[in-house]
Amino acid sequence: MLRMSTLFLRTLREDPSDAEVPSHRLLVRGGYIRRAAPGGYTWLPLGWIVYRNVERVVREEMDKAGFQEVHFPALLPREPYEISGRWTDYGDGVFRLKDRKGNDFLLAPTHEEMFTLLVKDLYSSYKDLPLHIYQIQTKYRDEARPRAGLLRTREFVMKDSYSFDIDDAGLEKSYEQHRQAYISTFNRLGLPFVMVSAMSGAMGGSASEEFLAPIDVGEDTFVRCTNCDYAANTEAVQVRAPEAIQLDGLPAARIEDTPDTPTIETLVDVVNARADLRHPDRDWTAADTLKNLVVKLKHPDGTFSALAIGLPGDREVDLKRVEAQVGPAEVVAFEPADFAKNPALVKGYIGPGALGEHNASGIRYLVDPRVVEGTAWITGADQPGRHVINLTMGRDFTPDGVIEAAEIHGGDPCPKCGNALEIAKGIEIGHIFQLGRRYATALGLTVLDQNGKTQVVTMGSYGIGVSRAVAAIAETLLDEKGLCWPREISPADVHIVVTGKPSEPTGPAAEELALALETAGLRVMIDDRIGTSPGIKFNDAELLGVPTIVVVGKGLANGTIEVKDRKTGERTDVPVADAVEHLLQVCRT
RNA sequence: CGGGGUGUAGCGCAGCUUGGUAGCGCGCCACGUUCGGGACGUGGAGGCCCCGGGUUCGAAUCCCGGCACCCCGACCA
Repeated sequence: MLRMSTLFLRTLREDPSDAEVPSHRLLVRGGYIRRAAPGGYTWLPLGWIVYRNVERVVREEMDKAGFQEVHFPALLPREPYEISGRWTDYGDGVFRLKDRKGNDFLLAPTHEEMFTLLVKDLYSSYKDLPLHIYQIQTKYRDEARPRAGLLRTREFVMKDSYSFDIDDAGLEKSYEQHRQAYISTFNRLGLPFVMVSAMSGAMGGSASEEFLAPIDVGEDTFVRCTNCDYAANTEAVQVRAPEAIQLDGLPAARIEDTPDTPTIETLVDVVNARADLRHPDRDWTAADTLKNLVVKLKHPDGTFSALAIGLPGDREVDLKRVEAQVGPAEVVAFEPADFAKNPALVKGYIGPGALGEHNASGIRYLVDPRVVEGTAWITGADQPGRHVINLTMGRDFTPDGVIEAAEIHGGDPCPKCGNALEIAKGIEIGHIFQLGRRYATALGLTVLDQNGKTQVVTMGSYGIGVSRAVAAIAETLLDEKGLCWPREISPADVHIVVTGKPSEPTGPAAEELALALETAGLRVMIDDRIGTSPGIKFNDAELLGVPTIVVVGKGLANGTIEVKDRKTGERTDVPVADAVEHLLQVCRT
């Protein structure tokens, strides 16, 4: 039984000044966590109970799915990460240290290498596969900017699993098993989530999905369809290409002088204002213009290449989307010096005439999927102060390919059903990922198949942010009064508030009830503080967020207690004699 | 890493412009009153004013340099 009179807890009346995000504010105010280090939190008794409840649910669901738990050290030597290339690839993101002999160690940011090596150590036959193993471990990442309390920390707990299969079909099955296990886990945690397609990254076109808790303070932007079940990370959205248009009979392209039109806005104003340039039936808009942007790609080997991107002028380039597609290369700015080296590029008036591997600039030219055959554009004429009108794709220019580079806007059509997409924010609470053979190849994880032939094992990697889930649950369910835990996660089933003078019978009655509830199998927290005013107790109960609040007070004179639902605020007076049965029913349904 | 803000008691803050005994509210301790929505009285305890230099007879306050935290951006298997 949790007794408020002795619990190591101090609730705060006011918001801590360093907490902005609601879950962070309330977890600190409610005495669940305290900041101990930049990006590091201490769990206080109530917080630790909640954390362990989340961990237990995750563990039970993994076990139920047939996955086996192991546990690695967090402190690891450099070598395995050296072999996989991540000792350097991880850059500043990893905490490194040396032992007394000067050998390099790291605090593991993730454990792919170790799992791979462990399986290599023990298994060597296809008969041993498939295998699913997981751990619940503290991870360390040297985040540039920890923020939002538990949502982004430098030390956090993650459940990471790995699947090992002999072939792609096996991997697909393992992936699906994990997918199902994750769905039941998050459902049981009472955590609303959206599954979005994510970029599988540079290591092969395998599937990857993120589980996002849709909360405003989340760091990930995703889209979902207002009509169908489509949802995706903005990086992964595939824009729907319009139908191609017949080229026959389309107006010819013509080059026009358009002085002083350095921006899309000024260009649109000018072509609408001039009688000789007006569209025959309507006003031109920014969407009629083709904006061309040149960037540089920095490749992992340190070399650079130029890339030109063409997209409708009413769209900005979303660098995250570009990087998701050109990865592992990084996108960097095209500088004046680069322009100087390529005289075919006329700054401000770059057009498809100069772009493309076979044109003057020799720069690879990729366009937005909306730029399909037969679409006509107002775009740069590659001469200072001049634009070309009705430059038609497929007739007047042919790009080198397509790229998803444009910003996604709310209201854009869904790639699946065509209805409007909406944009939302979420926090990543899980990620499932068909990893493939990258680590198995790098670390030499092979088994013999039926024919005695060596096969590289294919892997899946699956993560749930356990400590982050605590914050995500808090963030999703809180209200203006405080936290609202789902029952299975809550530090208790019932929070008993005792009011009245110490001389009144409410104290003993509450004690009796608490004992009876505990005997009946419920987890009980009782506010047995003497001399604390009722207002404080009510407010604390609401702040702490136990799903059922029981008040033993005034009603006792009539033989009743009050049962209150934390979330809905609904109150019921219940005869003392029926209290245990009533509460059992409330708590068990 | 860039931009902005803030560091004073456990928490929230004032004091800094114009240098001179470190304050307020909450919380905490003692006694008494109060007891269903953050009660009241009286008396107390609690400080490396972020750190290091400098100016000055004297620095929370002025100057220089760090550090930390928060927000926005960049980054984030």
